[in-house]
Amino acid sequence: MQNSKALFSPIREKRTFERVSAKIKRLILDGVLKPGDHLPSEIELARQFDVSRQTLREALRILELTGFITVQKGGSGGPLIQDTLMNSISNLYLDAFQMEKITIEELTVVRCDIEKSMLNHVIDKSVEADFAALEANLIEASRKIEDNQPAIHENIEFHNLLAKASKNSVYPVVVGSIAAATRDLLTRLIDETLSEKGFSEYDENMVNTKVAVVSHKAILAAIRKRDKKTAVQLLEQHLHEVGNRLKKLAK
Amino acid sequence: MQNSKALFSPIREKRTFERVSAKIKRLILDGVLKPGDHLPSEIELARQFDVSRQTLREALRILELTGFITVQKGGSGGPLIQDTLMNSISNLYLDAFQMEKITIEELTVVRCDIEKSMLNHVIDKSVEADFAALEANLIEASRKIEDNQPAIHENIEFHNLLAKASKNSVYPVVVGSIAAATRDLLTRLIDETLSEKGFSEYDENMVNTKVAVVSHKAILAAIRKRDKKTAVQLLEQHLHEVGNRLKKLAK
DNA sequence: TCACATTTGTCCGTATGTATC
DNA sequence: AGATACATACGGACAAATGTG
Repeated sequence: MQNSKALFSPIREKRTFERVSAKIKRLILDGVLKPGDHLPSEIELARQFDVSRQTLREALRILELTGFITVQKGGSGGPLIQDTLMNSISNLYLDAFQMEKITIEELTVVRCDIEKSMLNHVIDKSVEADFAALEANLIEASRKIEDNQPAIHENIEFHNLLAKASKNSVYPVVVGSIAAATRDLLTRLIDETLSEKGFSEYDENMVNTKVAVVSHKAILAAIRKRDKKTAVQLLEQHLHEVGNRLKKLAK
Repeated sequence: MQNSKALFSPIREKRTFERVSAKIKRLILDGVLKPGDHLPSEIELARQFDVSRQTLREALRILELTGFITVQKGGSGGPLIQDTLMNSISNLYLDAFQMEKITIEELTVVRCDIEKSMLNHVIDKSVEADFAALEANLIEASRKIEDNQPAIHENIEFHNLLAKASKNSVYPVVVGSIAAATRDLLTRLIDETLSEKGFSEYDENMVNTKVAVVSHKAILAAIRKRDKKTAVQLLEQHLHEVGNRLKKLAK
């Protein structure tokens, strides 16, 4: 199926906007155009490629969604080369998860599996700077709790920081996507049930937030000691707690 | 960051084509529009959303690139809803690879980690029907090899079937996308080296295909025996071979 | 086989809102 | 505050491709 296309291929003449976007993309990949550079305006680009504005705009949409450029309007605005490609992958994962109608249980299981594997790399590869970042995250989370605010964002960020500490650029994408999908699914469920249960849930959320931070602290301590067995065990326990909490919220 | 946007938000009014594409996307995600369905024509859609055709086309470009739809010209053509986003994710991985945001090694490591975890679920949850599907895949692959054709598609499909056998719908998405990325990477690298070095490489590729099928057979046998240790070990070895082959082709 | 209707692909001109200087 | 530069959006038009009768 695919290989027949790969072997003979060019049967289908590509559309103009595809050729334009491919051309610009190649300039970026070859390093001729670098992140931070401004592209000429739409009008100027259309003129140089000798295509209409509409065609050029469709090419820009492709580059924008793929994560190669962003577009700013207004004076001295225009297409700006930027590298948000890894974010684009995460967004697509989010769509793909939503498309498969997956459950929170399934997400939790896979998340637990993957983060456990990742943690092994973290313990092998992490350096002092990673510890510092994780430490700062925990301090910020504690501060928020002192102020009686749920540190939801910080708690998610902790896992993203772990992913970065694995020194493997694929892990942040995969782990981040699953975390985002979990959060997305959860907020949707909460929106549905909030009108019924009201704010009685609020205190419970604060308790859960605190528990999570305590777990995170213990995990970081184990990582610092390069104690794989304990770290993995703590992480597994932590993620199962999170999973159970989510399940309770879901119904 | 995110929560500030969630709390106050609407500062930046989204562009029209973004709202249109989001609307259609939601209809697909909610199951109102299903894979295989035809969307109305551009003109009709533009009329219903009360936007210009240019705006609508930009929305369609987004949906097309994201993998939600394909577009066909001509009579009884139009936007057609698709059922998988795998190829889109795979394409982004390829871009990330070309941008040197990720390496072959990193992708291989993560794939290996994830598929190993997945395999544990497969051994716990797989039933006779899964074995039959895997068996059929191996037979088809062998047949192609008999015909002196590389069974690249079948070899990737083996991993997708494994993912399905885990009975967790998250795994097919994650594993499928990474497997598709390695497949595309592989075919591209083969195409490149083939044009340079000629047909001497062809035989080597056939050998590698055969080796992969042999590995798959061994893995399936271990799964049938519910022998986790052997199965995981074989899978790890197999995926490392694939990774090494990619690395060799890359340089 | 051939003509026809449908639909995408592409172009042009124009108007409007918005950010920058 | 005003002028400029830019993306955004609209409408109309024709060409090219493709399935159908």
